[in-house]
Amino acid sequence: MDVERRVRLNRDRVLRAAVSLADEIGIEALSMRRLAQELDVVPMALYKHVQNKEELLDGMVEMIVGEIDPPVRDADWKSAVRQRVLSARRALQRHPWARQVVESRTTKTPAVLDYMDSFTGMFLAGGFSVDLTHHVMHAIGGRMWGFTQELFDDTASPQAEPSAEVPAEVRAAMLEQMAARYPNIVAIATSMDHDDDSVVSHGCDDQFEFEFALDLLLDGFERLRDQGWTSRAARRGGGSPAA
Amino acid sequence: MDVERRVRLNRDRVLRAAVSLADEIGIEALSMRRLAQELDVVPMALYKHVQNKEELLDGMVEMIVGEIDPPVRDADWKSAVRQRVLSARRALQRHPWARQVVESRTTKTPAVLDYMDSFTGMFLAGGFSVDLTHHVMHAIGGRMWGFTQELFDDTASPQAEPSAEVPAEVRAAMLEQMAARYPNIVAIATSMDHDDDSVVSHGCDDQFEFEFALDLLLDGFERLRDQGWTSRAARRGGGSPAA
DNA sequence: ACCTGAACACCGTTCAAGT
DNA sequence: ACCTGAACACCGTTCAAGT
Repeated sequence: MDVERRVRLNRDRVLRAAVSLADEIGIEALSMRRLAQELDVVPMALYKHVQNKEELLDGMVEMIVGEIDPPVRDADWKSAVRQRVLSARRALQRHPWARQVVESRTTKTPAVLDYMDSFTGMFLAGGFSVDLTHHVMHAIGGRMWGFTQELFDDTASPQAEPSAEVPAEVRAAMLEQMAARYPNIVAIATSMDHDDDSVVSHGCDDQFEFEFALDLLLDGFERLRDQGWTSRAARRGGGSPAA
Repeated sequence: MDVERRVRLNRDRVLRAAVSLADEIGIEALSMRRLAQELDVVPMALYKHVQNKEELLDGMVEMIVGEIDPPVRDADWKSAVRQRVLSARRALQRHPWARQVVESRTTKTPAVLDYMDSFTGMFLAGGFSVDLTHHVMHAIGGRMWGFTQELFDDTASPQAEPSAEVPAEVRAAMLEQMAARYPNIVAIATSMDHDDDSVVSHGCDDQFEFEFALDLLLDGFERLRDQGWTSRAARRGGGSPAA
């Protein structure tokens, strides 16, 4: 009966299984018990390799951070930062739950600190003062992980299920009602593809939106650096950073 | 025995109680059962006024959104947006759990849509094209709710408990070790107050950081508007929005 | 050193019943 | 119309025990 001797559990196997199980069944369905079951092991066996569920989640984040490319060599700061952020974005996008989990983590593990430190270093190497780098890091915030704060969450199940049953005329009536109550939202939501060949609309190009905001920030950072911005002067002057 | 007849429950009372209970005990400790207990009622009594816990959370968000001031009248778009965002920030900051809950909501309730619609309207009224407004709304993202993506979460309990027991020399050694491994993080973290009179450091001025990023974006938006930016041209041109 | 089993103190939510 | 009670199918985690 001992023939099919189970492979020994270890931290790496646990984390790897957790990541792919979360990919499969979603993060809210990932429980210690469900994960144990997946590994053909009793729930408490996991606790030898991970102190508790929090540490499991921390470990899952470390796995993902490990997928982010190191900074490219011999590039100016701007394209180095840009490429790194886009690499982080690619890594995080492979796992639909990653964003939520990264944001929920309060303790920073070494792998995360490594990433942040080297990210910070790209600005310092690019001629940014320590002071400006500090504020720039705050401003870029979650974008260093490759995500924007979503306005409407496209990943989750939409408010109402897609067409399917709803007849076209009902949908039109719904849109009209929406447009009456929320004219501005409807205007920008349907703005896309208006002057384009595609007609179906409702496809926000997430990647475009992400790069739009990222480049806006990077350009702003550059301008401040070139102006010799300091927080001291900004505080004295009050108002806008670029003022 | 019926003398102290309980006040009738209603949706508003449930939501109000949920908000202040979350303020007290934290959002992760807020359960339907705990809330029921607070209202001197059996858990299932809540389900007459709220379909399930998700709807309870949606309702809590609506409560908070109700605290945001309407747009100021007779102001240019920039200061109108700015003041509104800062008002949202004040409202959300009254409830430590608000940020997390707002971000987790996937269905938008009417109150939330109202806020987003009127927020969008401030840009349109300010002479922004529908196209640019669309991207601008994405770029401002969570900042319309008054929060930045935090780098280090100051609200949660810090990694190690504050000094308390740790002797000064140990703390110094720890900092040295940190500085050896994460030189850039330590540099920007200790940059503050260097040329200032306060000495204790470690006080990031959250409000300053928030306004720094906000103004950077608002200035960027203005520049694009004045340039007659269109996403069409940007896509054709590739790269940076301000290019 | 690693895994197990039973138990504890919780969850959200159903269903059928009470007033 | 509103509230109750008991039950179901889950959680994360403890403790003491097994190999």
